[in-house]
Amino acid sequence: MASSSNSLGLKLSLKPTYVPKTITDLMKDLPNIENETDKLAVLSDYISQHEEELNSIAALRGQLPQCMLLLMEALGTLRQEFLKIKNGMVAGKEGDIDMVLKENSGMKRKRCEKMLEAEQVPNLKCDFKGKGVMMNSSPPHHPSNRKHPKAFRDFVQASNENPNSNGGGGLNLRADNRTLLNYKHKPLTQPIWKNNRRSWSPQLHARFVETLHILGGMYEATPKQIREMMNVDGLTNDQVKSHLQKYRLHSRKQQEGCAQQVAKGEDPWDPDRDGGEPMAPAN
DNA sequence: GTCTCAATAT
DNA sequence: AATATTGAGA
Repeated sequence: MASSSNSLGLKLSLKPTYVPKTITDLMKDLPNIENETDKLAVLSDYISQHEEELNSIAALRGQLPQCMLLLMEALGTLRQEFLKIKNGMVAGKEGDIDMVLKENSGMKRKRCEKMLEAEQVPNLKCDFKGKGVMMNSSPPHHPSNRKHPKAFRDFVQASNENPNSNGGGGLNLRADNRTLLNYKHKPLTQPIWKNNRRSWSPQLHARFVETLHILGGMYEATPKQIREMMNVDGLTNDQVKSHLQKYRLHSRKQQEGCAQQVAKGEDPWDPDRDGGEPMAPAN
């Protein structure tokens, strides 16, 4: 993972454990990602990053024509790959692409709808309807209401500690300003806890999945390791644990479903559709 | 009424 | 750390 792009000092390399790969590296690694949906998630993440960069240097296109060109080329490649995978899935089984899209648009698509009027995540819109926008919004964690006093305390604490930290945690740096600007602030019509509930945006999930793979798969990686490696601001062990639990659960369900009809990866969560590391900790 | 999600309890 | 339970929302 010692990526050469890291030495370029790109601002993309925000976290030591989430080093941007070169396109070549990414393409090489892609097959190692266990299911199509996760591939799409990772790809879309990269696409977003490149779009942001492209946007950033757009002002300098006079001075950096080659940069622009390279970026655009990279974007083209990424998008092509994205479409290829996506279409493959559609071909595989039509009904499921919807799930995929839903998944990647953040499961709470409805919740985003208001924001989506202003949705700017540019070319991905056609693919991931609601992606990206939410990342910058939700503060760290959701105090469940079960224990009101604690919930309240947590909320206050969270507010104090992370006034502007985000649900997408750390990833916010990746969100482009346009998105931020156009993001029509969350109407505070929602219950307060909801605003503080960790939302696993597609990007965050992609990062989670990547980290998972780096750590040897979902049965190898521990929540703590994952959390540390993800290095997302405000992300807690419990949140990772919960997400990991869901991830495993979904995978299992998927596997059982698939065991009968040996079909292709259909579940957005399915982590072991193609030879990744199945249930057994192959390592 | 059922399902999913994320938090929390065990 | 793994699993079960809870409570909210769709």
